[in-house]
Amino acid sequence: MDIDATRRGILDNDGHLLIEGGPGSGKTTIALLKAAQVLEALQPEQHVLFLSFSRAAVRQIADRVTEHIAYSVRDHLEVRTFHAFFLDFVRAHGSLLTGRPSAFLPPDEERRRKADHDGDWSVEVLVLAQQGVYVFDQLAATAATLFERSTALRHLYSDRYPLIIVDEFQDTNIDQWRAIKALAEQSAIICLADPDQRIYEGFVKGVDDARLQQAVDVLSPTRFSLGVDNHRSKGNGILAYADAVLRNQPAEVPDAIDYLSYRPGYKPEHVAHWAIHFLHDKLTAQLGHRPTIAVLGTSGLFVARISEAISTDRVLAGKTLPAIDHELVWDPGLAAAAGYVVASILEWPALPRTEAVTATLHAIADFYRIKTADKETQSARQAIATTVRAIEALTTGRRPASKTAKAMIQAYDEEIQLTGNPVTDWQLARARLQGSPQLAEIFGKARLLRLLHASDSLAWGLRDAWNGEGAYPGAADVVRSILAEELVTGPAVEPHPVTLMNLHKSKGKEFDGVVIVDELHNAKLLDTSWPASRIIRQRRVIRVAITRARHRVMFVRPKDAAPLVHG
DNA sequence: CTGAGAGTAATTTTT
DNA sequence: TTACTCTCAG
Repeated sequence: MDIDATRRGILDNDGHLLIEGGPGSGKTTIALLKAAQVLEALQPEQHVLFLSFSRAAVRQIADRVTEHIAYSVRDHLEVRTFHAFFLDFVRAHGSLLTGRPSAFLPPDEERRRKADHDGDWSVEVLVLAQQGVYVFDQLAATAATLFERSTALRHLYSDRYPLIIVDEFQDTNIDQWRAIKALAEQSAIICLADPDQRIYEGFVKGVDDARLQQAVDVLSPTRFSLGVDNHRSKGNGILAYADAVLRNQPAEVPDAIDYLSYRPGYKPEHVAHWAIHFLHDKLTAQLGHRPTIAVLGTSGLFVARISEAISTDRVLAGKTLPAIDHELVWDPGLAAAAGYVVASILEWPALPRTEAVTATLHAIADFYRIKTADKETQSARQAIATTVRAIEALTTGRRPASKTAKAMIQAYDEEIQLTGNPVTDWQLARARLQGSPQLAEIFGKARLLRLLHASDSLAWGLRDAWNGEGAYPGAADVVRSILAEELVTGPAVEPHPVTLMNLHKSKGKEFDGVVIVDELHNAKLLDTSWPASRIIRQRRVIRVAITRARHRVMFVRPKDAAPLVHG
């Protein structure tokens, strides 16, 4: 990279810095160069801290460290998520606030407790924190409070981290900002930001469109703008088009962007199946190697539907589309809960009827607890209550009234012949989930597990649990601990050539090609009847999605979808 | 209390 | 298209 006047300024300036720049403008690169420079002058016990939001982002930054940071000082650059940093910090120092050791309540456990809690959960969270038990959302707040109250901690950490780089600064929440502000007394802070990539403001608590201005007011940073430089999709017009979409300005559609509109009667997920093949072939020809492709839709539900559709061969308009091997980035909460239900069925042959069915019903109730904790609905509440009543009936020797419970009893009585092959046994057990709308729903969610990278480790775990006599005793616990482990360590390191996710999750990632799929009912890309504020926010999201692509973008939209650019 | 049927609304996050 | 709420019969 050329070191121009702006970048020279960044390297020559030692105070707080605010570096603004659009997608692919090289914010990370110049930040790493700055880190390299600072690292050379550090004391042996000092480190540079680079904070970002997601593990995926941390991985991408870490991948580029080798390019820019000398081997001898690499150990002194800590690239971490906010959450990991705050978790370690609260574990180490939380007792200063409560007088007792800190404990972390993992998200799945939090969801279950929240569903069973009468009253305001946000109040309960604070009560727990006073006892030294922290839920996920409390980590940053607690860390910020510790930094604000303890001069000693501030000095200790600023001594250790004389330079702190904050990625995606525009999306920091109030607590992350409080912590940064406290450390800024003695550490130099570098904020990397693109105001046009604010996509969480307004619906994520504590994220505020005033954040950049606050940083300017409080830190008085030297400001740099990397402007219109673009190293990701050089010369193909993708960024210019994305900016036109952002501002709703007229624009030529560049060659790098294909537009496919489908007529009523076609399902978007089927057209998407075709589009992925099309883009794959085009990119392969253009690049001369196997490309990476992201398939993006507005909602997780919609993307899951696409995932199902492309998992099987399909004949569309007389042509055969082969199934596409892919990865689905999916919030594992509900899918995992559905997996525990399946696992409980794997235990059946070793258990008497009441015990077996009761355990499965408990797993079903937990599924709806997790569901309602994510999004409070009457029907999920109803399902919990009905299931709990069925469990009571069973344990007191009465006949349960719920269709779900009756179906499970019948399935148990039909007996299940397990073979010892975890993969087929899993499918056998899963196939028992039918006979009521609830079971059908759980079956659908359990199907997603196959695509979560868990299948391999799940199979290994289940193989150990097999008792050689037709059952997997303890399967539920095995599955639970394996999926919990996956949740903490994250998805497989190796990125899949075809990855499906919602638009928001694509932020901070980069692919050769991007397919953006729109549909009419469930998850519209843009709707002119929305309030202006939502349209503006959505345009930012679409811009983020488009600019993930290095080489090609393909839109798949209904024929009468709202145009993305004016005129 | 449970579940079928009709009518209506529809998104998005970090570990 | 799908998921949710509401209403009402059994």
